[in-house]
Amino acid sequence: MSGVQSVERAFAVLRCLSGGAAGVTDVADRVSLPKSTVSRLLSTLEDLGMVEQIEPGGNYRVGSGMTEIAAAVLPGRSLIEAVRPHLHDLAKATGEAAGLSIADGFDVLYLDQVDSDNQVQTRDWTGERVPAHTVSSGQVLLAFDAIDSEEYLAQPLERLASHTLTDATAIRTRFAEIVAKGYAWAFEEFLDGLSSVAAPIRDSSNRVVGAIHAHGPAYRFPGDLDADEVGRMVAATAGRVRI
Amino acid sequence: MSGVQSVERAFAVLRCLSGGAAGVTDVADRVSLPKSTVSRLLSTLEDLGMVEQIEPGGNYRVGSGMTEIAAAVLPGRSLIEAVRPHLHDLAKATGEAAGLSIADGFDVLYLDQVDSDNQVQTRDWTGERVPAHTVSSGQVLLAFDAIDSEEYLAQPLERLASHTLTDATAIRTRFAEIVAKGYAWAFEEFLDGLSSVAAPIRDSSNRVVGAIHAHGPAYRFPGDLDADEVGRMVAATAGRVRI
DNA sequence: GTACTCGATTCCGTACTGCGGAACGAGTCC
DNA sequence: GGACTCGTTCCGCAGTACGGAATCGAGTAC
Repeated sequence: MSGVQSVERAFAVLRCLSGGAAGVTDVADRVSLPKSTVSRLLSTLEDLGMVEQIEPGGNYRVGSGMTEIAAAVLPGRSLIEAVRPHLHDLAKATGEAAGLSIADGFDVLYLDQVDSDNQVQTRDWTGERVPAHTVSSGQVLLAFDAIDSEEYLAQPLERLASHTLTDATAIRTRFAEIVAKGYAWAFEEFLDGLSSVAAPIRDSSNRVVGAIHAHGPAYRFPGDLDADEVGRMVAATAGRVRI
Repeated sequence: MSGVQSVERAFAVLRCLSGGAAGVTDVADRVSLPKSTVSRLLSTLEDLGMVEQIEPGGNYRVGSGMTEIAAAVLPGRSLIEAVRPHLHDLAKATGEAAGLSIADGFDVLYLDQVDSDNQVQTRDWTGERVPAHTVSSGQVLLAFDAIDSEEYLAQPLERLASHTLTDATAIRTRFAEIVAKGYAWAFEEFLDGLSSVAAPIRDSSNRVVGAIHAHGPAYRFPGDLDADEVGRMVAATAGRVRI
């Protein structure tokens, strides 16, 4: 590597701890460094608040200093705050649950969900990660480059439901359509019996930072509604989001 | 400093960027280091995904690598995930909105909210911070030591609504009662016309990590319901949470 | 169109920072 | 009581990180 070795090592240690608390010897084994090196790095990270020792002479874990810095980019809190009223609007307009998600590697991570007034509900996916190609939000994030689509399509794609698209060429064609229309529909591609429609959310630099979607049981969503009209509604709601 | 200089400098740069995107010269000025040093550190941080350059040759900002590591300690996601079904139960049982919050310094931070089926709704406080003494969740967090109550009561207390308690002695008496009963009611103490009841959520070490509450307009909540019975219901729901 | 300014990047000689093996202390186990 | 493990500390040394200087590119002013 051509970077600053100590900084690279410090982050190797931090990444190790992000998987769970561990001791010096344990971390040293996992990052293939001598214990004294790891101990010195941990001591520095502890002084900076980036790690904390759970008890003297024992295990270390990631500290609040990391969250303080990460808060600058955390899409979670402020994004959820900004978007939630729009999810309420969307749930009311469609009569189905509405949700917010962001890219998380090659997955879509569900950050928030507002339920509809409907008595028959789908489950709440907040906190879940799903492969991007299987849901409308993921397709939106791929089509609008919030997830690198070529890199994504280079891997084998998993079929999760009866209508999951797994052919890269067909998916690319679909992406062009999604970009043109400004929204994506997924009909029983993630789960049999579930449909969803999503549109991208942009920040003040016009960068796509997430997607909102509405989802419901396939038998009633979109049901009698015109799919394109619903899609435009979701895109319009997404367009009203200000971050 | 006795730590690893390069690591200390790298985090000085990161802290600088957590206040907003900046260029090499700007960061160098703020952290009092030569531009070549800052440039090299930024290059390493960029390789690690901890910062990203907004455009080539331009400003840097904190990258998603930080959030990946910080996710290990964020109380938000997994807690929200674990608690949300219980909020649904609580909203259904009380007919009012239910929410989840944690301590954030001397404030209560609302992490999640599930609305009721009621046509007349209160607003959604997700993402908001409020002074602990003014809401039932905060009183619970103070009474059960998730917030240091003596430290808290040493400061002047703000009156936000007509019934906000601001006398430290009266508040201490109330804490004893909250501990004994296992829940707290707040009647128009945060906002006139709003009542809420909260109970503590504990982790597997029996430590209080947050609170759940139900809240509604004072004219109908608790309304005809017995306040103590509702309180016990909230405490029971909180007791069913497993983290 | 040219000159100037400014910011980011690259280069390179050097010194001092970070390294890692060894030793030590504390705790645990048999 | 001895063996083992883990975290911490020490210290001689080598090579990594440093920072000043130079370079390059973009933007602006005249």
